[in-house]
Amino acid sequence: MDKKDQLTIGQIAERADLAVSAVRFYEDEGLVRATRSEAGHRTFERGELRRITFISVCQSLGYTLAEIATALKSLPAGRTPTEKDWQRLAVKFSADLDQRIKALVVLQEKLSGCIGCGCLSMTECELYNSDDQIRSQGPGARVLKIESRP
Amino acid sequence: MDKKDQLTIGQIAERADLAVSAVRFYEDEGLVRATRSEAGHRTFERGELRRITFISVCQSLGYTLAEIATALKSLPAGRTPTEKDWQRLAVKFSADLDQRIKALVVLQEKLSGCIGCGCLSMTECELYNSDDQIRSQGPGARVLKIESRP
DNA sequence: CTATAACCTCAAGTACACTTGAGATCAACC
DNA sequence: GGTTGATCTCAAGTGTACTTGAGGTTATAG
Repeated sequence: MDKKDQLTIGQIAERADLAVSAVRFYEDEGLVRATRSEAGHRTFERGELRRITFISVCQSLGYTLAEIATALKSLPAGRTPTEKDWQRLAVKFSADLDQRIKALVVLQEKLSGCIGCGCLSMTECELYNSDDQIRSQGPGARVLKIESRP
Repeated sequence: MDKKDQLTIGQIAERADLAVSAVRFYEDEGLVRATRSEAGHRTFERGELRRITFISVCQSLGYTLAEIATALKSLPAGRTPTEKDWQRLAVKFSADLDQRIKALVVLQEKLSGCIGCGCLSMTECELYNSDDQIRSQGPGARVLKIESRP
């Protein structure tokens, strides 16, 4: 592979720190695109690396591949995405990150509060409470669940 | 079940907003403990709710059951954990949360920076860059990965 | 030109976290 | 006391995200 902007699956995998089989899997699932050489070998445009990086990042944040696929669908199908296209995606992504961070901070503050006040008591602590004050809002420890998913 | 501090699996499941089958699974995996009635029905001490809440919370933060099991092993095996026992766990947990929040904030700042400056360029943007500056630190988009796991 | 590394397909296997189903027993209410 | 709902065990099935293996082709370095 001599063309500077065409990468083999091995090169893509190494750059993205993924297994070759994972890259094949992503292609099967439509998350990345590859053209084929005459011999049938996958050739990736350099720009696909950005998609793959995006996939990895999102995964480490807890998104499923289905969710990531949906997000990636906002990118244009026919052409290589422009900076603007990626920016649009980044804005959404950033907003979601913001939400997640806020949820974690709330959780952290509650937990710190509990440690500070030494409560952690089953009947009083808001964090570990599964008792009736909270149950009256419905079952489960709602306060703790991060429910925002894009 | 008349004893106030003994719960059936159905009651536990409802309180924790989990399926009964999930609670059974957690017992099989040693994450929660139950005694048995004469008839063989599980009976849970009320305090087990706290363990189950802990499990749910940790899961929503992306911990695996194995990791959670390890954390729960720091609780005393023979007796019902005291407030102090839970506090010790909470301190560790809080520290880990702190780490995660920091990692997300760094990511968010980078992303905001990218959006602000309009770069997101393959050769310059630190966030989406999988190019040689970053590759020289090793393969993969290291900057983005949240690598802290307890 | 040949050896080895990289690539190909397709089917099957794996790990995690559960759920579902069958077949049976137990508890609660009228 | 009978029916309905909750519980039991144990085996098998599900979805997600891949990996592994078999059997074969292509690319590259010496």
